[in-house]
Amino acid sequence: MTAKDDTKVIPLSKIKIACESCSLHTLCLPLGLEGHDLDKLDKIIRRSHPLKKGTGLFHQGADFQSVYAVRSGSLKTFTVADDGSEQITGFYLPGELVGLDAINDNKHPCTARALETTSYCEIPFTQLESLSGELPSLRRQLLKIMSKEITHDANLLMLLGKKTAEERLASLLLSLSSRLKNRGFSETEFNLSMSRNDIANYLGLAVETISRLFTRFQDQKLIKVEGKFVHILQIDKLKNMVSDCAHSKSAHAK
Amino acid sequence: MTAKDDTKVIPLSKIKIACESCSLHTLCLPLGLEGHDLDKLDKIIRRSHPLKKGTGLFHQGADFQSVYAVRSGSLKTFTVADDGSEQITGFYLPGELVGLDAINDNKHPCTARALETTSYCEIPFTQLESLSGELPSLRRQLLKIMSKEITHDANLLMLLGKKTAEERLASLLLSLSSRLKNRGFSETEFNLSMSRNDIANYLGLAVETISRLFTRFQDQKLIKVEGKFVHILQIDKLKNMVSDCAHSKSAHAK
DNA sequence: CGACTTTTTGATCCGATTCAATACGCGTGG
DNA sequence: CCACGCGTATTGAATCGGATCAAAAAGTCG
Repeated sequence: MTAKDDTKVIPLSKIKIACESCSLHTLCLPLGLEGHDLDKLDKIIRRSHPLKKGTGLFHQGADFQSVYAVRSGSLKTFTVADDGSEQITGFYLPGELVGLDAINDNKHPCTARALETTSYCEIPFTQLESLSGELPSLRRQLLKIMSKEITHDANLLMLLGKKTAEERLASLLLSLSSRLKNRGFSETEFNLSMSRNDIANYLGLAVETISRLFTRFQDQKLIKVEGKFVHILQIDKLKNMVSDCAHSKSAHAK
Repeated sequence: MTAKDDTKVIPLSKIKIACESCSLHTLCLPLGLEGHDLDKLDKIIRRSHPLKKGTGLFHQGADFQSVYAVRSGSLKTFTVADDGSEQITGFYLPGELVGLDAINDNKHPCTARALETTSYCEIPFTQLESLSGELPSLRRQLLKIMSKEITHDANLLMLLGKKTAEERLASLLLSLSSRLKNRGFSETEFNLSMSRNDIANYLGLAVETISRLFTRFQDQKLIKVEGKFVHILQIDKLKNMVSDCAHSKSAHAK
């Protein structure tokens, strides 16, 4: 399974094996599909060479052609405002689908860039769309993924709207932790593929604040940090930190 | 067209007229559908009595049955955390679809409540889903709406993550303004159906801050406020306020 | 009209940013 | 192999925006 073998489009016979035997099988689009249906999806999926760190997958404003499933590595998506300021809108881990926000007006509203060497599957959207006409379970899965993205964003809204710096970082760590766990990685030990700057940008905080928080969390023995490597020592305390948002400021909406 | 006439489900003949002649025709789901296809959608749509202010449309945790299109009036959606604190996740105006975020796990992740007397159409999701199998343009429209919601949320993230109180309120006013304009209302004069508290909650600010901002904006002759009524005097200046987020703090990614 | 809620205004306080300076990591070239 | 330089990360001190606390004013409704 060397990535080198993939030139542009993988031969049909190999693709079948790909999706079926892919470890992300139950996380990615194929969920709920089986046998012949899965074959059909396989047929439209393309694999390309892995992206090197810092390489773009698609660019803001580019025409929307495909959605992409991360196979390994990670991506960040961000938008650039007129004044050049950037806002990171998401980090994507293996098994996650990127580019769905482009469906709306057929242009990518953000840029996707590899945070490390990253391999992915490309799924031409037109074909995915018509295939979803045939396959109810694919259709449902697609809607589910989009719905999940909406829910995720809504949570993030809560996060950025109401939470302290401490709660924000704890939330990010926990989010990464649980997503990695789902993907079969350790939930307590992992590498942050993104820089402190990226984290700060994403959470709407200053880099210095992130730095201070990491040392504070470490002093409190909640985590152990060595550069990009994080070891979560007391995951339950982190969780409390997030849920105990004793912000009585809640607008008790009648 | 008195709402009183609708008992539970409108007779078939009347529904047809409803969607076809609805002024929201091009904003709501039917967009892109015509003739026979539109009839098919009509057949599954239900209309009910208008909601009175403060009444719930669906509740957080409730089983997901339908999505809802606002016909007149407005709604807010919010989630309640364990500790009882609330976060408003959105305001919905006529022609907008509510409840899509429930697709993911078949439960509504938030509560929807009327901000004023509000009438709506109910669209049973199972039927919508299977109908979208038949109608490619409906399928596309559905994905588009969801995609738009994702983009919208991403913008909001930017808003809450990076922007000052001033920019946040300006953004909200402009968002309402442009959405109302799309719906044929004035873009410069409208009523805020939500309370200051709701606005504060939504924008992640304190009520007092909202109040001060309204007076400040008024002093600057940007707007004129009389209770819930807002008159935008210099919409271009408001727009500058939002785009000139000269936040050089941007993590220049890469 | 009177009780209650919503909104406004004022004074103080605190968390996070900003500015500034130092330390660390890493790739390049001597 | 180590010295150099540049980007990234950490740490400290000063400042500021918005929250919080407190109280008055304006709506709202039975």
